[in-house]
Amino acid sequence: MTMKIDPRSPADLSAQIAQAIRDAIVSGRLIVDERLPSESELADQFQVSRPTVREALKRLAAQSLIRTQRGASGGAFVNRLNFEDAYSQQITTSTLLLSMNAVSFDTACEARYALERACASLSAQRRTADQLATMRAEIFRQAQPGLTDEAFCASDVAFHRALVDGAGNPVLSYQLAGAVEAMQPLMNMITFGARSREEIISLHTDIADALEARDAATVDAALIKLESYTRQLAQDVAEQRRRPA
Amino acid sequence: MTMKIDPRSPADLSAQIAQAIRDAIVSGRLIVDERLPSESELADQFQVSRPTVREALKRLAAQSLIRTQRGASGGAFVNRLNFEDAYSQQITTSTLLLSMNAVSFDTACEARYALERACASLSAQRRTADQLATMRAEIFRQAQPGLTDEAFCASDVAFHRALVDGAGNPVLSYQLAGAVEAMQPLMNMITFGARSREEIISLHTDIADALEARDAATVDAALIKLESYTRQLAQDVAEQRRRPA
DNA sequence: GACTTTTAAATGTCAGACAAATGAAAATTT
DNA sequence: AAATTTTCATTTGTCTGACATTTAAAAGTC
Repeated sequence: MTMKIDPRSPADLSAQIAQAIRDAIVSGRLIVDERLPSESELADQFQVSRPTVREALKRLAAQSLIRTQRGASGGAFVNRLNFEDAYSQQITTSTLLLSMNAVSFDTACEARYALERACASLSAQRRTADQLATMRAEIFRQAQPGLTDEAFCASDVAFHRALVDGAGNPVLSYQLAGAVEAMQPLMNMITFGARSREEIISLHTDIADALEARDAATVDAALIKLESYTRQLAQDVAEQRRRPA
Repeated sequence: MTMKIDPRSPADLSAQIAQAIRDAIVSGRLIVDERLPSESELADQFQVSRPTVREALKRLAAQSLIRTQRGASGGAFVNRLNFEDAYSQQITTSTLLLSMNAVSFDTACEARYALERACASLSAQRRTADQLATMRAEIFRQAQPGLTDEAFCASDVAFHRALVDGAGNPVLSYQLAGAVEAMQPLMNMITFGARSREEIISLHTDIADALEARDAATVDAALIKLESYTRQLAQDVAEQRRRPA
């Protein structure tokens, strides 16, 4: 592993070193579980001090590209990026992206349901009995009186998560996790009254029934209804805020 | 901003500090463009040394959560996460996720086209003349003889990117960027002969024509054909490798 | 041979220093 | 007085050297 950095570049040395190692990982020159040279060795190779190397390694650790282990046979190892780590990173990124860029509820909602509908027909073909049971259980929870809005939303996420997982495609699940979970803060702005909860639960039941019957078209129709109902609810909230009682 | 960390925790101090600040940003206690205390002040607050604080800040910088500036009125500032930064992060993550976890071509391909089809009907409604022109231009490029496989793939990505952007929903574009671009290394394994290029270009033309006519159903049908054709090509490559000529 | 102790190697953390950039204040010149 | 230059304090970037902690392997002991 012989990589060069430019000490005259305006960029931080640690950023350059991190990029050099990142490139090596992405391109496959460094493979999973391979051990990087020790911090001292890297410092020698890049002609920088150990703290600078450490800052570079922390950058990579923040992206789950490497993991470190202390001790005699320790060091920094190329990390196998698993779906779980990728999920949580994507959720953080998506959440911030939505909250910091004033993405409208409609835009986020449209994206979410467009993606979810993409999974629905696959889910109708492949959903397991377990996944269907999860959805039924979440519907049951949603019907409990005294549920807080947050808990209702969380259950909603779990329901839709099971729907997406039903497609049996981990790449789809990964992509969708970000979209669905990142919307939760936006969804939490909505107050779900008893009447609207009833309506949502009814549509969820339609979806579960259609999935049980492996009827993709009906799932799709229910999702469309759910989307427009959700957007309607958000609009009502926005209007109430504009002219309060 | 008073945050606490646990010096007895097994986790690195810099990781704990990074998480504390990350939480403050995600929860909104630190807002965009707000300046963090200086490294020395943070070191005092968290009762750690400056190098440790710096490692924490580099972790956050790697996620584009903060930016730093040198000089008298410099410091670390909460960064407004923009779509571009989020794109590139997601592409890195998705690419590694696919390459490191032996995701099959079929799985990735299915995910990609499912998501893309989700955009297609919106794109048929909303695509601009510019986006249509981009697609036509990429089709023209794809028809050039002497184009390398890599260049053909890159043009393919640009074509599909324009299709996705046609939906006019930045959240969708962001989500799809990862899925489409991450597949490029996998797609590059395929050798595109003259005959298969012709077929793909023909389907691309069908898609562009249908988008021009704002005919969502025909776009969807062409995408389905394109997916099955792409998977067929990959299967042929795999078979040729199994029993070479 | 099984167990304990020692040791070496690696990361984690700290302290203090200097370099470089940068904006603001002060001094100087016009 | 206005404009320019100089000085200066602040902050991040980098370096050196040291010590603490963890860990696995080697050495020693029963």
